[in-house]
Amino acid sequence: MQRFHDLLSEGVRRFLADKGVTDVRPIIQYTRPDFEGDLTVVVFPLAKALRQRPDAVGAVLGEWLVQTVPAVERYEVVKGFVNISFSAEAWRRFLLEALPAAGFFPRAERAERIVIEYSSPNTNKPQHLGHIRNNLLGWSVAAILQRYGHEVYKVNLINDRGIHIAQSMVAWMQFGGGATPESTGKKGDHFVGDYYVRFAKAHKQQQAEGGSEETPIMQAARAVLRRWEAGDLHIRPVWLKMNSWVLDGFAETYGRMGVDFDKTYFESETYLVGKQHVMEGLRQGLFHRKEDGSIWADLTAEGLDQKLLLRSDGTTVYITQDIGTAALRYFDFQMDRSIYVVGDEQQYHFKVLKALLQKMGAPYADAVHHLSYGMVDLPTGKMKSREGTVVDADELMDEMVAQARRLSEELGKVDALSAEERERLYHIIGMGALKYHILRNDPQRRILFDPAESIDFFGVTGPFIQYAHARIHSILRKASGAARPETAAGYAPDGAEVALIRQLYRLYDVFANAVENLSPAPLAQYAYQLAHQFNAYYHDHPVLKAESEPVLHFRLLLLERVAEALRESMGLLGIEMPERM
RNA sequence: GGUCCCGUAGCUCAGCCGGAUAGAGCAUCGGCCUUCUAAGCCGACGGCCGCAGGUUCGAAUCCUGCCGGGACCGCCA
Repeated sequence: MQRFHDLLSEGVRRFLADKGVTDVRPIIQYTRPDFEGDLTVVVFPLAKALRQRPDAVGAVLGEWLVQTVPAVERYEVVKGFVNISFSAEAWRRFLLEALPAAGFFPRAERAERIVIEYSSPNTNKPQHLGHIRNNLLGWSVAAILQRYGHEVYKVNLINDRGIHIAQSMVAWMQFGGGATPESTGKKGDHFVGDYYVRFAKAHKQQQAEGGSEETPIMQAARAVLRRWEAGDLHIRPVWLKMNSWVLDGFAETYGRMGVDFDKTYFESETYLVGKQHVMEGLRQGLFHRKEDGSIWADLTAEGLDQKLLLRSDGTTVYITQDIGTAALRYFDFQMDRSIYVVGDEQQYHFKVLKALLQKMGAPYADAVHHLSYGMVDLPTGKMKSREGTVVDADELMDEMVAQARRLSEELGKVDALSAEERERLYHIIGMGALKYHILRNDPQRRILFDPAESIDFFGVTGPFIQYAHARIHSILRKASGAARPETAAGYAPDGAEVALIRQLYRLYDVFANAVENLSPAPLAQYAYQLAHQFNAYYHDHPVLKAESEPVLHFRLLLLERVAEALRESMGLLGIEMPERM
């Protein structure tokens, strides 16, 4: 079934062609709610081309559309706008025939291979709220692109080497006394993170005592790093062991969060590849070496600065590793597009990375796309792990689930469920609240998170939408059997019902917007609007006690589709939809 | 010095690839549970869309300048 937009657009084109105008693109938009109509044709551009008054053109155009487009029932001209109403029958048919199969989502004309990197944690500390935003955003954008028909690969790049890793190692070796996550009952990433904080404290204290930046413990950390790079047989096992503790912890966190990866890269395996590429670039004369032995790229011609690629001692820097990772990734996936979900503080870094890859003539250079998002701020400012001013990811998830439990028990609606089912439900609701809160806003905006004000469960929230879904399922459960569309054949939907179908129809555009902007936010906004509209409908349209069989079955079908649209849009945010709550 | 992001109701945000009288939630005030789940519904209050120019039939939306907030330009990652 053709989309209403296309029907109108073609009608307007034919109207114009009839008058010898072919170079004007019809502007079709949704009619504002306070006017009667479904879609609106903006006639100003047409009036200009035809050199007539807008309202005059509008009237003729409206008449033309009613005559030539069967689904168009009425029109109304308001100033320079022609508001078109499609027949209730056309909308009913759309509900029956087009939804859900082709109606909800557009598909990519050409499937791309897309690699999306997100999360990219360091193995020296547990994840915090900032990681939550990254993880949820990355996972969701991947889901959206995949739904669009692209071939999407989710990858994680674990930062498992470097001075900060050496720091937790030193602290553990000096202060740990052989303790392990098992012996202390601590989750591995938190266990290691404690030593990272321990290091920072000891360093600070030694600084105060010694009166200098340089401290014994910092020297020890650098020594560990050097020994690690040399493959020292005493250091490597410690490194392996501590990393595995952290990775076990991460696996648990990812599992709860519901995010996953198709492949995991480790920086320890990619940094040398980057170094090789830099050396190769040096041979080709793309880069230059300074007297001290350090290697640089001159990007001033590209409007950027001089960029260090290898330190004077031959060790790699951040950008070197990313060069290596990009190469490996292309080897693995031959992607058309490579999306990096990384905070906006690194915009410059990715500009440089892209420019470098282009300079090196890498076939994957142009594919680099930095999906930059805003940081999560606390009322006290930016989160810093070292200073302990973070909202811990695991604790926050615990808190959200606990709050869902508290509220549910208070309301007492799910007492009939088994203890196991209830816990599962609390998880779904708590995570729903968290995910929605994080994903509902434009990714590039900063989010202010106030731990004192907990994330809400009322209003524009995940649970609000989940609740609407549960209400629908409550009705569907009580109805004996599924909706029988054929029984509904004779029914003409009323205004509220047409409005609801129109909202379902709109998901197509909302989704297209999400794809184009690599943003889950439009879907989140949409799901709320649909849920809200359903709630209002629910308020004054009885379903199970509908006045006749056709009405009953029409409404059942409508609600099935609403529930499905809610599930689809929220599913792309990684939010599960309970059937009761 | 340069680059990027943000500025819309008391607060948190939609709308921004130009269209009609700028929308939600929270907060405040008021109404609705003997009828399919009140995590709900309905209403009231609340706006120089940061400021000034420009483009246009039409600007919150595009352009320029300014003001305010933030980020980045490291032999940290």
